[in-house]
Amino acid sequence: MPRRTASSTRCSASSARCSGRRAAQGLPLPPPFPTCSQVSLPAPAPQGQAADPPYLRGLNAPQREAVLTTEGPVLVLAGAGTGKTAALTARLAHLLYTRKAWPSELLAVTFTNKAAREMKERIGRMVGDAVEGMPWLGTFHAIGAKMLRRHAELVGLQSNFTILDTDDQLRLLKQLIVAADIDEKRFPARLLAGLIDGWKNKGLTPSDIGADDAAAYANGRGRELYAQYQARLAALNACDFGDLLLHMLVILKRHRDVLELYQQRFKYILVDEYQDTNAVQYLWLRLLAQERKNICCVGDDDQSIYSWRGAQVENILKFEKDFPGAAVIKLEQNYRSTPHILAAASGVIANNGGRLGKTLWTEAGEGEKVRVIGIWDGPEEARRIGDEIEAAQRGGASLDDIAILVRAQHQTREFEDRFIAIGLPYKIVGGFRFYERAEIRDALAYLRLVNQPADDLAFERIVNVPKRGLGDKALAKLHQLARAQGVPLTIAAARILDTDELTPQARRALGNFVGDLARWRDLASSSPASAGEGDRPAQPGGGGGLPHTELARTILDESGYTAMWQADRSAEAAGRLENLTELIRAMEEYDSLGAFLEHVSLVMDNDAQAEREKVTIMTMHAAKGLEYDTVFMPGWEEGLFPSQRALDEGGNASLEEERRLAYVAITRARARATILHAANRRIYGQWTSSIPSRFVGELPADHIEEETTLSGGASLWRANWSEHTDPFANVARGTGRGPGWQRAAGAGGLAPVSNRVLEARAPAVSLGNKGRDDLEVGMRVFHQKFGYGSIAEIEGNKLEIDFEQAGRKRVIDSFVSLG
DNA sequence: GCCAATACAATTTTT
DNA sequence: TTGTATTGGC
Repeated sequence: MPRRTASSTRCSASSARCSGRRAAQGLPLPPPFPTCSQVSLPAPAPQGQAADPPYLRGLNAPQREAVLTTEGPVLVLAGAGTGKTAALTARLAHLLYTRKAWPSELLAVTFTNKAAREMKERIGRMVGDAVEGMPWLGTFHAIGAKMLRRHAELVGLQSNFTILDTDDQLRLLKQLIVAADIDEKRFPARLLAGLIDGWKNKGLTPSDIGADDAAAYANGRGRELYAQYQARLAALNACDFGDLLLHMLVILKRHRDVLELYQQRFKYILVDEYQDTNAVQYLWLRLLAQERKNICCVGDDDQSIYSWRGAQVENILKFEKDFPGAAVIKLEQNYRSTPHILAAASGVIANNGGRLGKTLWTEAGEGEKVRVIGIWDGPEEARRIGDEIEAAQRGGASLDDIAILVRAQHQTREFEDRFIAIGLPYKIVGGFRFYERAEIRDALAYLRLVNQPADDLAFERIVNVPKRGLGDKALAKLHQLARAQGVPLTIAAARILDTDELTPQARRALGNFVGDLARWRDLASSSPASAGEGDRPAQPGGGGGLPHTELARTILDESGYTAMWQADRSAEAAGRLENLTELIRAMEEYDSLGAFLEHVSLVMDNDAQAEREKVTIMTMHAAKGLEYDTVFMPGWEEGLFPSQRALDEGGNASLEEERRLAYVAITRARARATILHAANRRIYGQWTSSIPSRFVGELPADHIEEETTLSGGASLWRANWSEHTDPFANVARGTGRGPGWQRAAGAGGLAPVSNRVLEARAPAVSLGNKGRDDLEVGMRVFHQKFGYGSIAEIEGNKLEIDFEQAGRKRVIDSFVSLG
């Protein structure tokens, strides 16, 4: 279920800007570079000191080295903004251009689809159509899936296996936990899922799990459940994300012939973001590279921020040991940021131990210092940033060049509220994505079930959506029969109809459902003659038959799913129907239902068209690899950043990872970076006072400019931090019920904060203000951003409005006019 | 079988 | 405070 339905502004990270842009600018567009398709590569590069091939132009010396050192293991340590992607793509172009390898002989792995796509595009620009022939450029998981589909039978799967997402995974585990009679309260499915994920990330199959590991769950029953889970997956002809890599690893280990096949095929291996690789990925690469040893890994130990999902920085630290004689190349010239910004980032990261150590430098002019702003509370922070952005906009800046980077997703809300109020366009990257919305997942479940009848999870999801009167009781019987006979639910459903297990009512409903499914499956695979214009060639993996978009429409209509939302009068219903239309539109780009479902499970993003300019709000994690002219970093307070959890649990390693996160965040900025910290923040409804992050204290004084709207001046913050005293010790602290600042604001002078401070606050818009008196519930109003809607609720000066287009939003009354 | 009230918990997230 | 998951009543 979507946590919120921020209809218009949520999108995937895909439209955001790429890294290494500056460096890329130095690379002229390739002049009429001979296009090479799979069959005709361009003429080999002329020998001798002839002019540089186009892909080398604009590269600096280390970048060239990274491109030209093709043989043997190479480690490229690429600091933030050092033109890593430019070098990487040039390297691929070079391998192709010099005919060292055919496109299909290059293995290039990235972590995200975004990175893969970007690399594809850039190589495409350099060498033309040859990219089409680069089938092995993609994410670890996409490549793993591709390989696994070829060898699925070696691990007991069919090649049309389903890839489950986290949600399916959890539901499956929950069933197993209940079946095993384990208290789900004490040992939640989430915990088990995390453990299993972790094991898979480490390359451990159930039989590899030692007693120690298993002890982490339900008194040592972890291994047992893991094994059961794998058995269930096999029965479902399904695997989860971890399996895409783990199964392949097992295959490569056990089947010499398969391993040799790929060792022979991949003449050169290229790995991006090597510091993010986990154990399976590492083992995988080592196996594949063992023979030829032409492996080039690119990464930055200072940007390792994913240890919590299994990444091992050690991989990059020990590269030279793993691959003796490896060439190590450092990219240190930064093309992105000003010296002040680099110095600030370097100053913070210098507090970490065990680094490989790089020194970023730049030829760029000095620029502005990094600003550090201390403010009163969260709302003021949002107000301040909003004001600054509006000022920048008036000064001619594009909103697309501005980003707000937060530590935790919940921080985005404050900005959303404020920006809605002032009508500042924004988008939030990450969070709930298109394919995670309930209606989309329901629709996909229908499609999955048609595509793959054994997909029990899909069956369960939609067997009673819309309501067919098939509740828990009927389902339980169905499960029982399926388990007893060892068949998928679809088959069990057909069989149970012949018995008198079900009530007549349930039987009728189930009969209809089973009949529908069978009919849809027929439609999917019926003769291609019926496929309309017939201009669509029969597609591999496609069912032929009705075009899959038509099929989808038919299914959604005939199942009553569309009707269900049409009948729904709630605010979101319209949006959900729109999303369904959008889903079908997205399907058009794929040749077959199978291809589309693969896209969904692996890629999970739909490219929302970039409309008008927007400020980007996202987490620091999501910002990795991106860059913006102006970056705001709110919430630099102890407990928030570094996060409380990091402080409490992971010890120094966690703290250092938080620090790397700070480094990543700061280095996103090209020209202006602003860090903010608030003295008071509302956490889970409780007002809590906070002290500035230790990272603020680690910023080198020469490169920052401090400002505070609180009395006592800038020095107060630093002084107080260094003395480990809390400037608001007198303000009700922590979990105390004292509503810290409200009391201070109300009584004035309770806290050691003078009234001047209160005066410094911008006129309060949000709190306790009497609303305007010309509005009533039910009235039709107009909002500049969301259009027309009717008032659903009034709370002081805040309104809940059901907008006709945008769904339900909370806005401030001064921004609506009577419609 | 469905719905509403209540308890409960709450980084980061890609695939 | 918010959102979700589960429980108990109709």
